Amino acid sequence: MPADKPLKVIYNKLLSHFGRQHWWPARTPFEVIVGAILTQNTNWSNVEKAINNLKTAVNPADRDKSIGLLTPEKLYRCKLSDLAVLIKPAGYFNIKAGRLKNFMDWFFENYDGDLERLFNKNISSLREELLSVRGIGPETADSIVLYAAEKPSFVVDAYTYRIMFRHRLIPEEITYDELKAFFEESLQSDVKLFNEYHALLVRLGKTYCKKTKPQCTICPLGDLPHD
DNA sequence: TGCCAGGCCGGGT
DNA sequence: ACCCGGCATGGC
Repeated sequence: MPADKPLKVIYNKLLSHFGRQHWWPARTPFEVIVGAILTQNTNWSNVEKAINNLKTAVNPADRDKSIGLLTPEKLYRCKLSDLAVLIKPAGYFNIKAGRLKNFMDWFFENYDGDLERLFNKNISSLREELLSVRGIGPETADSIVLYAAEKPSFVVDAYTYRIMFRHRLIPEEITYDELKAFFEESLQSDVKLFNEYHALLVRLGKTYCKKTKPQCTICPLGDLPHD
């Protein structure tokens, strides 16, 4: 019997140490998309405040004055400047308001604001199309594909890179696509697995593998090589 | 208090 | 093809 691959071993350790993470922390696929853009280089607790603002806001441009902007139609009709104020707690609010608008414009122009239509594509063309939107890079695209469309695209982020590098499992100069391929070639292509694995890496990173704290003696992966 | 957080873009080499 | 500055708030 061949031993399990290192990435599978790590997954099992993380899962038994932390338990299931129940990602993505959102109620609807559309909310996942908005959150994915808002959380770029930003603490999730700040994103929650911004999401909450969007949930409880009323769009002045709407005639019905109903509560909440977290539907495609509502967000699409929201002015850029109103959006920027609402998402302020998430940081980079001018940039991110523009990115949300870019996505919404593209989404309505090409898919009439219909998520079913957008997600009714094969995984690679969905990813490519998302990447063509200004403000959606590889991590955001993969997050949308995995957590909103629920297709098996492994999400790489700063924690993934840092954890893998510190355990000497990857070279320092590896690219996003190479690291993504490393995971996808080592694991079964399974939405639930990719979902849980990325969430667990983020959990590990937040807990034990922050940028300034190179030494980690109590990491649950401690028996692996470690700098 | 300064540093960090679930990136990405655009301009300069 | 890289490299780097800019973008910004809230928490520890």
